[in-house]
Amino acid sequence: MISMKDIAAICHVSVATVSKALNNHTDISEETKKMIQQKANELGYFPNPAARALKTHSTYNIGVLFYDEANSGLTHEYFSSVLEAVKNTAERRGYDVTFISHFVGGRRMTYCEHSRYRNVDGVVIVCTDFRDPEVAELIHSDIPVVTIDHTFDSCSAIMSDNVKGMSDLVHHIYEKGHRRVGFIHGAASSVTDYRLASFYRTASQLGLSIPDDYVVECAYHDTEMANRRTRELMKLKNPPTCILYPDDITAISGINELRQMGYRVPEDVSVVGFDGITIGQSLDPKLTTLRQDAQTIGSSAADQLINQIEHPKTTIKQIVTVSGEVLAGASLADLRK
Amino acid sequence: MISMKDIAAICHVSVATVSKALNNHTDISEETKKMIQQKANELGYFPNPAARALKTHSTYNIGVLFYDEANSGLTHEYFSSVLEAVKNTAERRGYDVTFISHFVGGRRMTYCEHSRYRNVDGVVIVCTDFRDPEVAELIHSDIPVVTIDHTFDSCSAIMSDNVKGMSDLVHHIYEKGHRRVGFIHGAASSVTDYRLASFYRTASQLGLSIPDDYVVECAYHDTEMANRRTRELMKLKNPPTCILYPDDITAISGINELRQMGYRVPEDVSVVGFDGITIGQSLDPKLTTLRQDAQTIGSSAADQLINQIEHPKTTIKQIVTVSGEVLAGASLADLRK
DNA sequence: CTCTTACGCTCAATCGTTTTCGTAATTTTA
DNA sequence: TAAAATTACGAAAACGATTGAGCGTAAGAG
Repeated sequence: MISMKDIAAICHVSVATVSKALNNHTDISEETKKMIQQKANELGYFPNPAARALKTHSTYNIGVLFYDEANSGLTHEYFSSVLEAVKNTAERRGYDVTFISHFVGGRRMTYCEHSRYRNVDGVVIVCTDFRDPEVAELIHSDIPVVTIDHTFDSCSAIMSDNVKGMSDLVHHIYEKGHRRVGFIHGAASSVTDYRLASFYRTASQLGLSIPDDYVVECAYHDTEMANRRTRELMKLKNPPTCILYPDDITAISGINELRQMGYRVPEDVSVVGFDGITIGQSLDPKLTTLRQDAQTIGSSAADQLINQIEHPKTTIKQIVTVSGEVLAGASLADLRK
Repeated sequence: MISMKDIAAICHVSVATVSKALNNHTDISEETKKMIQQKANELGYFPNPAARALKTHSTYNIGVLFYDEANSGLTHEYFSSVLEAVKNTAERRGYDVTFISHFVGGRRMTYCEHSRYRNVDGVVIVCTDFRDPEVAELIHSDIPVVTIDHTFDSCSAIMSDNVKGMSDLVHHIYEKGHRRVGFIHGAASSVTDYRLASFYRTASQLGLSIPDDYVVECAYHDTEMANRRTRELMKLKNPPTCILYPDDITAISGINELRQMGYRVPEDVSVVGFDGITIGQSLDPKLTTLRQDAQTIGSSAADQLINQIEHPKTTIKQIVTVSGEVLAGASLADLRK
């Protein structure tokens, strides 16, 4: 590896001058700068990140908090797509991506300690339990943080527009002629809150009445629980003609559960998911769902974080919402015919 | 952050003594060691990774090569499960995980350069184009490398046992009474080679004759191409009674394509996948497939790599194969009835 | 009683950068 | 023309850890 010392020797200047030239300080003449920068390029010089971190506490490294008790966060297509986009955008802007965890060197650390330990320049919180006090500690620290799908008042957030998404879905369902719509919603979280509120508000705007027992809870991606909830809904004296699921995985599972109960989908019951995973569009019937724009969400998060890192003064913290898109599939019957 | 200097001051010894005590050197008395180690623990001391890397070129950081032209590697459940397992095991053993990429600081780097730049202690190659000369450069370097699902003669590899897996599948299919078995196999790669060879060998052992036009190629996860291949196979004068797909995604897509062509699955045609993704087991009919043990594969890879890092002399490079398991689902008809 | 050996610790250099301060050389100002 | 200000660069001290050399002290050998 070639170091500043090498460049200094070749250019007959001191190491200090090389450093200043490469960092574009004002007290180096233009021609010296040019000459040093060119030589550095020729030699394929890269600053040693360890040495730089030691002095400046900045590494071109961003942390990703991606933690799921079930240890399956990464296998959820939505989250992994977000991560993929974060990674690609960060790389494009010259940052590496490191996972933030609880353990290092065999000892437990808080997320915040880990972030400081590795000197990451910032953290994207992609998937975690947002009630975890360690998450609070992290977002209240001086480390730049961007959260995805959850808002804290102290940091930027990129949100999938769950309110508009749910509203669009309910409008779509309504337009297809459905008046009895059940909603198996996800477990308590801010995303769930947004969707639930939007569901009720949109229903009310459309004049849909939603019986209390039409709305039940189910953990995200928990197909067994979703299947139980499906049975419960269909056992009501006046069951819904359409069931909204917390995500596509449970929706697909729901379709099969309904079929095993003897219902035809969508002739007898319609099914609507949320997320827009790819496999849902290769199924028969194609799943009606809301495709969340994971690509945009992930890359906006990375961009926002890096902007905050590079321009801490001028970058304003903000909440960005990213719209999804209704994917109309045959799993939703058109009752108007 | 508390440093060795702090500990040295508190313990009334020199920084050098602290360093040696914590690194368990022999020229420090047991009681001094105990005292320093205890104090360090109390104070929650962690060595500064930047300073350590600067001196020793070792970071407790392992790189993950995860690159896919289609930029969708992370969203493949098999690969993301492997990554998840690598990450969890690495964390448990005190290592952090950083993605290795092509770019850093706006300039292009080879994988090898990037690995040296970040001083990663080793690299797990999870998903990449193994013909890429940059990958060759990396595995021939002095950086410890473990590959997954591809063998180079110069480094350790963890392989899903594609040979046994395919053999088990074909036996299973044969036992169900199928004699005309088509195989839509994945694009050229060592994994594909293993599966193809095993497919032919097992068929031959069982006395199955495989017409040339029963075996066609299709890119992994490419549902459109898989659908075309499905149509082609079924247009043969004597179409197969069972089609093996390169993976579960294309298999599920194949089921729906077959249905749209008017076939019933499995009554008219049986479908068999490969991978064992979760959604395949919530479908109707349940997908018959080979579940690859991504969890074991990922954690073995991390363990093997870390062993090589920590005990370069005594750890032998090896090829580990991890067995999968046939998941018998209703997508495969029992023709013996 | 001197010489060696072992022990236990400190000194000081080092890794590659960054940054403050100092200082010559040059230019501007009075 | 002397004083002041500006320009362009270098010396050196950090940042936090590692490590070989060195050095007293005490014990055992001759």
